[in-house]
Amino acid sequence: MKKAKKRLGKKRITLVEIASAAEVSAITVSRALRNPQSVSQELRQRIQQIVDDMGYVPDAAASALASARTNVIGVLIPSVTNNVFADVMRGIYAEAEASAFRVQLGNTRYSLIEEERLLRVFLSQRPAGLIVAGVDQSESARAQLLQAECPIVQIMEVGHDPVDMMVGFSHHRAAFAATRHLVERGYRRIAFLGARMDPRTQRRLQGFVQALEEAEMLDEKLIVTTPRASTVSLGCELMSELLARAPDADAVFCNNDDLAVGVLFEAQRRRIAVPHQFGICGFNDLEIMAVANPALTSVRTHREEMGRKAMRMLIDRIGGKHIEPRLIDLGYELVARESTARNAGAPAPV
Amino acid sequence: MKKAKKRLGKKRITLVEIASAAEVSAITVSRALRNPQSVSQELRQRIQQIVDDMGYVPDAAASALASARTNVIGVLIPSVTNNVFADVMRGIYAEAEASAFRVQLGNTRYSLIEEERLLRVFLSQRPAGLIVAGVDQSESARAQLLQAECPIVQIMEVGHDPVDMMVGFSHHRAAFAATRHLVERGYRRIAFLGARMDPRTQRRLQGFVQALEEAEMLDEKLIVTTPRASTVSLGCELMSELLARAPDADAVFCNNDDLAVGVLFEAQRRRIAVPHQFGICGFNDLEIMAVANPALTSVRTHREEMGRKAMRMLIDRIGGKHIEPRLIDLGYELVARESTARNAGAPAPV
DNA sequence: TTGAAAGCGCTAACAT
DNA sequence: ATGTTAGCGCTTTCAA
Repeated sequence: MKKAKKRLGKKRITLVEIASAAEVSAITVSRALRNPQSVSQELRQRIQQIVDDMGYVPDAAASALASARTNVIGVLIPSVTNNVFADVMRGIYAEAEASAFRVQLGNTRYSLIEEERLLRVFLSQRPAGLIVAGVDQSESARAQLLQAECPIVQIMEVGHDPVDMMVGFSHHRAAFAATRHLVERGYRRIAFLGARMDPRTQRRLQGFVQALEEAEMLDEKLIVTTPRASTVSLGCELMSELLARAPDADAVFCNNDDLAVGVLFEAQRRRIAVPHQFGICGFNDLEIMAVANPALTSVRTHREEMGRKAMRMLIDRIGGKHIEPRLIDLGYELVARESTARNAGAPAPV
Repeated sequence: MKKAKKRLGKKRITLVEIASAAEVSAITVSRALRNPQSVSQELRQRIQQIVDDMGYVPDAAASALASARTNVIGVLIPSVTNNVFADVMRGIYAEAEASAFRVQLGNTRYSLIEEERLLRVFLSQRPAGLIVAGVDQSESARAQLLQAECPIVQIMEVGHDPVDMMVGFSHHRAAFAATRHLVERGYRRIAFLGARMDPRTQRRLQGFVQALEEAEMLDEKLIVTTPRASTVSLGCELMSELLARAPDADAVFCNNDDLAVGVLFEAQRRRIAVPHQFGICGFNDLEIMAVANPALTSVRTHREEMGRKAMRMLIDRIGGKHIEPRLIDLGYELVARESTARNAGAPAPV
């Protein structure tokens, strides 16, 4: 009969057991695994063999505790279902996979409270780095970020005072450009459709408003927003609401592409001719925009690149590099397609 | 002048410092934070106050090491950009957020090697539980899962020998039902469009094949597949390829909804009347299907529910409950819409 | 309800 | 190239 253990819990193989099987000290096994060159060829192979045979799995907690560091990069984004963030995540993962870092994803669900909570959880893990979406953290969250002892990249936007580093673009300017495009194509009763109304959407609305004010075309009646999450079907609904409120609307800038696709479908159902009677411009340029009928105009944003770059900056910085500049503006690109080709190029008739 | 520390590294506040500030022992502070009822009211408040004032953040690694457990649920899925998994993740997060568990996401990118690697990383963290997509792990990955000392849920499919627990549905049967539907609606030259061709897609193809064999309508020429990831624009391409190969095709069962939307767009461009000349059925029933013109038929799958249920089973099991049954079939639902309404109900003419 | 002592499994620092 | 020693910060166990 076995003696009762002082501490219970299923035993798993430890470094010490590997070490005694290999007849070396624990630290040598540790080195052989973490930094194979630091150990002689013969030993390295012998140890690896024993590790495989015994099915040794290192204990990440013990390692983190002893070394006071981890290979975890925390990522805080407001949505896991939104295509925009899915693309950013793809960039982040792409860059992470080539490195020794692991990504830990936190979903704030557009809640500042949840963001604070997750930040606390993440920081308790001594992450190697942090990527957070946006610049609108709560005061307390911002304080936590400023105190954090790891590098941090804010993504999605550009703004004045980065907590540390930043990669994004100006939503205001991008929306301004899209709205100007509609004006230049001869549309006169240009509407805005916005869902969710998170800070980035708000800034796009401001860009829209500024462009139409300058063109002396702004009509508040043409701004339709909802706090609901954007979907294609919501685009249909908002389009219906817009037409009920303002039947003379002749174009729309949608806060994102899902809405734009919904608007197109609704226009088709109502036999409204796009782009001749009605122009549509989306935001983000998801791949569906290029193949819809008619193809939909949008503002292309560099989402995957944003994720990649953020991760790259983090890894470089963790590696000790000096990062300059700390604020990167990835810009945007207006992609004009059939859905706004009413009056291409020519100035609008009065 | 301070004496040099034996171990360097930025100091952060520890439990002991809180304890001495509160003039109690470390274990009391630990208890006050983890299990407030176990400490007197007065002490609890005093300790909480000090914790807040000093900005104490517990060290997750130390806690994990000492207690040999974590609150991490590892989730392994093959894609972070695929809408299907995004919905599953939403379910997982929804259930996790109501609990004390955190989700750690791993992206296998449809690679068995990557899955093995991630499994190793995850297991080194002593996760409280694991959710893995599919039943087609490599032999070595399956061995790792069987040895793991935490509960595990396989999702997305149902199959004979669960590693532990399982929540999913039969892709074979779902595809069979969709194909039968097209047969019943009077289509005779029914094609299959498949992208990615992962194991679940393969099983859908088998369901398709079986249905058409039984109807004596199978023609291999009508099966168009590609290893590329599915997108709307790929749907357009595959549709073009299908029509080049088999101009007499009169319906298509698409491996997923993105392809189906692409097929619709391509049909519109070619002035092919849907559903009269050509029927379209997708898979998953993303929300866009219901609002497209015409509305697209699809097979609804319960993705968010799958995520929720998997997480729920895990949490219950970690909490010591006995879970029965260990295999849950969530089924599917054929949602017939305009895109297959050629000959509703009536048996096919010969 | 509170405390003292003893590790958890690993790695940093300092040898050799 | 390899070993010795001493913790990392917390929680378990046992005791009061």
